[in-house]
Amino acid sequence: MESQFGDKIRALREKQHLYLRQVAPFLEMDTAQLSKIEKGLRQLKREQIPILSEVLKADKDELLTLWLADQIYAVVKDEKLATEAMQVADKKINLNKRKK
Amino acid sequence: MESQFGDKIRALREKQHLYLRQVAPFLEMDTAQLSKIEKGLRQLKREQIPILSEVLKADKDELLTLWLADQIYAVVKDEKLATEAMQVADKKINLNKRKK
DNA sequence: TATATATTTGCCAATACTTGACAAGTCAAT
DNA sequence: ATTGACTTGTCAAGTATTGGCAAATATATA
Repeated sequence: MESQFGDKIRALREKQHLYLRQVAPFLEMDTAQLSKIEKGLRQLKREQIPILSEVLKADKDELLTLWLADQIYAVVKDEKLATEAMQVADKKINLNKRKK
Repeated sequence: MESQFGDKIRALREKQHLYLRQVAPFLEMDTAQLSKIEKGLRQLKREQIPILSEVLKADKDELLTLWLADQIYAVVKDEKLATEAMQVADKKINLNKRKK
């Protein structure tokens, strides 16, 4: 499992019977780039997620969650303290929410 | 709370009655850089954490956890799906652990 | 086998991001 | 007003990431 986001968007694209060549233009990139994104070798830009969700008729929030999870994973993979660090980060997130 | 890591190492440094000028050389940087790190404007390099832990007589794992938490926070702050994304990332971490 | 289409891979220039280094600045104590 | 600690701003240099293209591979089909 290289990239949860990549795996997901590939599955969605195939379910829609779309070729890379049909999806890539919406994201203003070539098939090579999109291929790499699906394989987790490159990152889609955050702001492109809504566009892709539409093309693939997917839930924006679900894709965004997977995309974020990939970013987090890149930071903490191989770290034995990964879980603890996420707990600390989450605590801060929730503190800030309350402040609003 | 700009940076949990920065706040912590500043507190530790002050507890030890050390000046920036006394700590910075161990990290091979000037006081300006260390000042920015303490204020969360720059990142300490991951591999420098053990060095700093020693100088400040701090627990390496605790500092590393805070450092990682800051990195994660940078990714997910302002994201309403932050918590969900961390859960997804954590699940993958634990899967990989089992595979070992 | 040859052709066509889809995807993947490798490369590298272009772009974007981060850091290192220094100078000038503020602040507090004397 | 001087000193020492810390902060801030700037910008060149260093890193990392991306975009774009060409070639390679894979799969299907005549």
